[in-house]
Formats: sequence, structure tokens, C-alpha cells
Amino acid sequence: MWHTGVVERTVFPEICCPPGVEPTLSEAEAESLAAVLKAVADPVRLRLLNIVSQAGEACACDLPALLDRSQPTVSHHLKILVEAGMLDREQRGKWAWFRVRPERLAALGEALRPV
Amino acid sequence: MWHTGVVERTVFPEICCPPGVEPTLSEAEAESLAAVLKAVADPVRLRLLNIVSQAGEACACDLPALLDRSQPTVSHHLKILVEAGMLDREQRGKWAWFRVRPERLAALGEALRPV
DNA sequence: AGATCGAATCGATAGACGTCAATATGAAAT
DNA sequence: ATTTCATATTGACGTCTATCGATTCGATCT
Repeated sequence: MWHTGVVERTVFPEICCPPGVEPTLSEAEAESLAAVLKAVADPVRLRLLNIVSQAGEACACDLPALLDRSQPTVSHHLKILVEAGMLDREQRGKWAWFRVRPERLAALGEALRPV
Repeated sequence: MWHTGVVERTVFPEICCPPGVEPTLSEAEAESLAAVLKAVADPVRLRLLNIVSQAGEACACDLPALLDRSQPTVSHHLKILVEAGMLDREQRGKWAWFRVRPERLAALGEALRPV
């Protein structure tokens, strides 16, 4: 009798799982990218970026009316965007003016590419 | 005395604010874009996308170990990514396999450009 | 049908988030 | 100095989110 001792598999070996690929995104990188994305992933903050970007610059005084949110709420969202590096703040007299940082916005889009 | 009746301003009129620009991003658009961004704005889900993208496809069975998260937690994140349209799910026998939808990822980057 | 095993759902919990009223801060004008 | 006005901060509240143990669902194999 030939072929003794060889295991007979019923139908198929039910292999799982082939790949074994190394991630290219470290846990720390994922954490920091997620932090920036979270800063942008809010409807009010997206509209904020849109308004400031369209206007070139915007005074904080106009934003509560445009966004239909209270002044503290808008101030809160502005702070988050500034801290995330998406907006620049400049004091002029008693008013605060904001501009978007286009290179940071572009960098966000780029960071998504090789995810 | 020439120039009578003209209002003398102290120094400057303190104008605020010039722009008056119309937003190009509607409230509804901001809402839906934010929803997709929120789906991606999480460190575990970013690594998930990265792993699946690198491997071409991935079996759910491998992911809890790779991510150091429980099976229910990984299942939860996978569901969020599938519902956001970032992952496709395919059942093969008892196993669930996932692939990224590159066009959806690219679209996300694009949506950020004209914000 | 019954057993097995991978994956989804349920239930609970701790922490983060968006919102606003009230108050504090800061800068310019009086 | 005092007043005024724009913005930031604080405190509180309700909602959402990530996580996991326990359970259920579904598909395959015996």
C-alpha cells in the first residue's frame, strides 16, 4: 500500500488566514492623525472652516449669527480648530480674526491617501 | 471756517466687519461630511483601514490580535466602517472578509479640498 | 438533528463631547 | 480709573462613544 501515514483531509483544510501583512501605520501615528481628524469631524467646525476659507479671513463677531450657535459655543469650536493647527488667530483691537492654514488642510487630505 | 457739519471721528471708525461672504457648504452637506469623517477619526479604525488596505483583504478573525482589542470591539468598529462605506464585507464560509473602497477614501480627501 | 466555531448583538460602564447661561478676562475709549 | 464691549473660561447637563463580558446568530461539518 503506497502513501501510508499521510493525513486525509475531508474536503478542504479550511485555511484561515493567508495574509500576514505588517501595518504601515503605527499606533502613535494613528492616534495623532485621529486627533486632527476629530477636530475637523464636526458639522459646525466644517462650516466654520468653509466660511473662513471663503472669506479669506473672518471676525469672530460674525460667526455666532452665521452658525446659529451661542458665542461660547463658537469660541469653543474656534479653540479646537486653532489647537489642531487648522486656523490661525490674530487679535486686532478688541476683535479676533481667523484665517485657515491651507497647507494643514492639504496635509490632512494627503495623510488619508496612504492609510 | 470751511467744512462745517462734517462729523469728526476721533481716530478710526472701528468698523466691523467687512466680508459678508456666503458659505459654499450647506448645513446638510456639513452634517453628512462630518459623519463620514467621524467614522474615520478613530485610531483603531484608522489602523483597521491601514491593515486591510495593505493586505488587500483581511479576515476578521485576525484583527482582534493585530489591534489588541476584543472581538466585540473589533466587530463594532468594522460595522461603523462598513456603514460609512469605507469597507466592503464578504462572507466566505464561516469567515468574514473585508476590503477597503479606495474611491471612497479618495473622495474623502477630495471633499476636504474645497471646504 | 446536533455539535462546533466565527462573528454579531446585547447590556453595562466609564469617559468624552456639544451646548449654553453665567462669569471672567482683556483691550480700547472716555 | 472707569466704562464698554468682544472674546474666553467655567460649570453644568444631556448625549454620544469605546470598551468588554455574556449571549445569540449563522454557517459548516459530523
